[in-house]
Amino acid sequence: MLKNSEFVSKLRNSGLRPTKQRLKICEVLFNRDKTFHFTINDLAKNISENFNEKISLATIYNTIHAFKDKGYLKEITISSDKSYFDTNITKHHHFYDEDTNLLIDCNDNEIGKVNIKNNITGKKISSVEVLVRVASDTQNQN
Amino acid sequence: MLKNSEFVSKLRNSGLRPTKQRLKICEVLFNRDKTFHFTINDLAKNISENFNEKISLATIYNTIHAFKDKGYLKEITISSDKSYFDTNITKHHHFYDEDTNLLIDCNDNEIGKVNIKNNITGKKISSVEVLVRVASDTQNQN
DNA sequence: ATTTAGTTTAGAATTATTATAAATTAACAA
DNA sequence: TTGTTAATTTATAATAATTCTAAACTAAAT
Repeated sequence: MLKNSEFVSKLRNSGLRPTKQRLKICEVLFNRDKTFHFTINDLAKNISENFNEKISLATIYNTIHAFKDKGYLKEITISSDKSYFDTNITKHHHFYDEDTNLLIDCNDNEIGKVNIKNNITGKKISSVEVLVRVASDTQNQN
Repeated sequence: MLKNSEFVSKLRNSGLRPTKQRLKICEVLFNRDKTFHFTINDLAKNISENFNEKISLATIYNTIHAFKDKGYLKEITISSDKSYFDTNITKHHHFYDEDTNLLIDCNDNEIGKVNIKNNITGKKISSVEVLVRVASDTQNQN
């Protein structure tokens, strides 16, 4: 549960003015007990259905991208046509359920630390992400 | 270096007839010493520039997707707007160089085995993929 | 050879995302 | 406050990537 002033600083830190629309987006994203995963489409639908406001897609894209660039959101891309954002910005990995198309956060009880023995010379690691795809036993496996 | 008959069986196994266009695609993809990464665009350009043939995008998409579904190609998705295919279909992980936008295969000397301690109940693991993003030290990190 | 069903193709349709430009609004200085 | 400036919102247009369509073509099987 974050307060309005916290939304304002998230926006300011991302180089954005706190407008009515952006504060509404913050409320939907960050005014929760638990983090969650969403697509741009989910978010747009959520706002237009649950609040009787319509924020234009351009505004949604621009706000989400600024948050992503600033690190207030993480993007998890499953395939060229499925991309999710995660409000959990701590280092963690994911299960992806191919039956339900749902992402599930992992913690250290589920996936041990990834051991990177050698990195590319002259480069710094900016992130390490593991994606474990799962499906029901009866499903076709690749 | 694969022979024509091997391309034919790859195609047949993928439920596709071996046509002139598809065999050309096979040649470009599989008639090599080393595996490689490509985008659909790369592939289309490659074919139209290096051979003076033009295979329609529809055919390229259809063939690549059939190969992917059958497991003759792997897809590695970097972000919603960058997706690569890999002709290396063995289990392996990737570095992604954010400076050059290049994917680099990892082997076990670089990334140790990922330890999955607990899986989702009732589900089977279909793949485990690690993506390590790297960038030059001076680069902006998220 | 003939037939049948799968394939190729250009171009249309669709989808996701980004750009545009006019109307609106936040910020700030007077 | 109020007025000015610059950022923002918005609907819509533009772009890009992918999929669909239907007519012409081709492989496979009589």
